[in-house]
Amino acid sequence: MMEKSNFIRTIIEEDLKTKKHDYPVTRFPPEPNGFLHLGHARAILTNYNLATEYGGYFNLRFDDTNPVTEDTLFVEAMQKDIEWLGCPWKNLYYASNYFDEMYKRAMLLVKKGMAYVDELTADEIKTYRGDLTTPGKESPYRHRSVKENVRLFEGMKNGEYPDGSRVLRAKIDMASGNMNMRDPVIYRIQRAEHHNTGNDWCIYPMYDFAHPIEDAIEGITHSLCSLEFEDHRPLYDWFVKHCEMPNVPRQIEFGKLMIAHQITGKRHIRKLVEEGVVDGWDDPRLITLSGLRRRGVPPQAIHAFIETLGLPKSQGYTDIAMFYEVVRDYLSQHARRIHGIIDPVKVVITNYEGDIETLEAPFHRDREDFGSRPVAFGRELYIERDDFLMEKPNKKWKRLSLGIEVRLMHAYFIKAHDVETDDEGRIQTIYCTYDNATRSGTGFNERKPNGTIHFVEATTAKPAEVRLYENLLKEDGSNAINDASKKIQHGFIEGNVDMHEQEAFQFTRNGYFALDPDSRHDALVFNRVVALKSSFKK
RNA sequence: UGGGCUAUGGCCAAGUGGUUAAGGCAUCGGACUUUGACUCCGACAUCGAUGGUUCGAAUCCAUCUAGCCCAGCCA
Repeated sequence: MMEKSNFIRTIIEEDLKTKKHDYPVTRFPPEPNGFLHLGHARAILTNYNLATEYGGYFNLRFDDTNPVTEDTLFVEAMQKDIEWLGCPWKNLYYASNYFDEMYKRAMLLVKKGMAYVDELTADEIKTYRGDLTTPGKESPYRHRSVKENVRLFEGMKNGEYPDGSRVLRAKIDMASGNMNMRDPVIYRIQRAEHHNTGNDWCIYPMYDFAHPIEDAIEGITHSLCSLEFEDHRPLYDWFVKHCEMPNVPRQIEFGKLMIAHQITGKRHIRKLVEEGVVDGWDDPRLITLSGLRRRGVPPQAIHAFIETLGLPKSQGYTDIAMFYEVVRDYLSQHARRIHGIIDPVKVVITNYEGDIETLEAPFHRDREDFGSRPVAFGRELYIERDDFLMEKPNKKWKRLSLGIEVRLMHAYFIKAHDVETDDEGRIQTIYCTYDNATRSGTGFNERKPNGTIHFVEATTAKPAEVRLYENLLKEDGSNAINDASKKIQHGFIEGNVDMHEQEAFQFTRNGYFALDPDSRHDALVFNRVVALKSSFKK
């Protein structure tokens, strides 16, 4: 694939050319407090691709500096998702493994008189900070002696003070126009069990302090993050410099990938999961990576999507339709085609005598290497209910009607002559005749059928539950939950196909479908990954 | 009335002073078709605004306008 240029690529190429670095080292630094979603794919793939394309490497680092929100459940899920995405990391790190080093670096700051222990309450700190247009005031504790600060910071670490009673702050500039520079808190006291370090620590570093140290320790060259951290960059650089880190990483910000009308917020998804509105973090209607995987989206389609979008420094909402189109495009080239009826109605071929016969059908019209499979044909079939109308309504109708002849794909022409309905007038059975001379592959061309439809032979077909999805949120502007977002139907697929787990198939004329983990041998369950495009207008 | 950032067609997005402003999505025509899919043709922008610099500007300068982010002991 031809890589698109982007401003970060330009920076890296420049850094390589000037020998600032021999190769790039990047990282993806999630906090393990939720599931990864499509938006994160941009960050993961960007970091991975940039590093590997230029001969460097990529790390996965869990940014686990806040024990109360983090959980090993998420640590495991994230690893699985990133592996699935196809971005193997060279090293797996935890910010929490650097707690000793971070403490030492913070102490260095204290000793240099560049950090102090503050005893203001959280509310007081907020008040002293000022607001967007008024400068902050210095804390009365700001000018303690280095000696006192050393003792107090040690005391914090040793658990001598209650939670929230003291913090360590960097001494920078209470009047700065950049709020982040108004003596940011860098350590807080928090007695909480950490998923990795247990109860070893009762003080935990804040992101602004921890992140640059982590990057520097790992020798990250280009530290990519999203736009909202732009005004944290001076602080990032301040810590790298004053903590005297030997490696100097460069923070570069890019625009987050946001998808319109999709739920990505951790709290929001958690709530939906808890309330049973969705079937879990991997519900196929969610654009979590787990949800997309379960739905049957191939990771390569996600790569292609991210690549098409590029890497902007602006911020906007991308239409989910663009994603589905890329998925379709990928699947169109890579998915095997089979017949699956998702809303069946029975057809009886009244002039068909004898046993089931077997025809041959290719898996993909343009890909001989995909091979072919045997397709059964016999007296009883299923076709799609909406492929039949009693009367052909107009000349555009390219399907079955009474007295009208259509081609059954890869089989014969059939012509409908009668129907049987139930008490409510709903069609139960369509009676047709077939013409043995029209068998597919014989080159028969004496008549043109009124279109081509697909079918499945009734006695050999396998029943299948199909789950059809629409957007989870209504797109009418209300953003309310769409109650019709999951629709379950019962249909049939042809009986002679071997399937691999998670392989997406095209059910001819219906869209792409993949086996759901709920499937069992005798009870197949498919998710519709995405429908086919249709220009059909009645 | 602080600081940071962004503005290119309905959406995403290339472009970093020099022919008719890439490409994708969407939309609208049309061709083809044993998937109303795919594929293929065709249509679809004076680059937020206004001034300036220049032989020449989406690209440089100025001013203005709009939008986003920042006042967690979250990340």
